[in-house]
Amino acid sequence: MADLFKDKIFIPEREEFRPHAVFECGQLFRYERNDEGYTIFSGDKMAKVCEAKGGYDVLTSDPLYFYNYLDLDRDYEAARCDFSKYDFMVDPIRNGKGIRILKQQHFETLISFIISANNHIPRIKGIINRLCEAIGKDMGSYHAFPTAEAMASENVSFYESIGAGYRAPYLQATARSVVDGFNLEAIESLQTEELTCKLCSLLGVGPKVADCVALFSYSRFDVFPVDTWMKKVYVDLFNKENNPSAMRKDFRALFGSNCGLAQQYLFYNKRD
DNA sequence: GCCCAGGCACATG
DNA sequence: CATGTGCATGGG
Repeated sequence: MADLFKDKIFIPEREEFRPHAVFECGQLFRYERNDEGYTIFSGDKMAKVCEAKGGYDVLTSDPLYFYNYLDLDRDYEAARCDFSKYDFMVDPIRNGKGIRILKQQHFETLISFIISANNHIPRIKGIINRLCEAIGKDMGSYHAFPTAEAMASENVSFYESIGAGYRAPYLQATARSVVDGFNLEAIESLQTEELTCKLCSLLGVGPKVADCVALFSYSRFDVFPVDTWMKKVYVDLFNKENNPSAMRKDFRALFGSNCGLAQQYLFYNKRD
């Protein structure tokens, strides 16, 4: 188990935790890689993750927040269930060892994955960075992710100006919905199916984006986000094409209630 | 230049 | 319910 201190967390080597696998597996878009390790941002908070003797240090003014954020309480070996009974999972699990599913803030995750639709990861990062720089609170050395209020008060042309393209109206409308009472905290109590269904009522949120938000922000491991990469995996596996909902169903049947974690190993492995 | 990206909204059978 | 189409942008 990781150790909590006043200004840092120490994660011993025996824990399944590998910065590259956690931060560069497509769940997080606000991070920087540098000589010391990674600097990561969540909401208005920041942490530095660097190698230390016998493990990793997470340097931050809010260790409790990042202990939860990094999902350090979960036993990932147990969470993997019996995935390795499938030959095609052996390599993805080995390559992806050290992956953890982050508990990101709801609004930030929602907006980030609306931006992610039909987009490249480097571009997604760029749009989100410009968004934060423009209207996120100045925290000194960085900018916070903007609040729903700040986003709702911008017009569509602002979102076009930061490169959001045709997603510009979705961002404006969804921020507006949140300000007008779509309660991202209250839906925490919903069952996964109802949760994703509710999220899909927001403009710019379809099944895939809803699954990503459910997985990366609400810790719902029983979803399986189907993107272009999972389509490739599906074709390799079943030797046929299919529609996204059928693929989601088939993958769910393969992996069971923690299928979202299996998806992350496959995604990380496919994209590496 | 071309292809494509962690898809979605919307229109039509 | 299912399938088809347009979509802004820029990294590789």
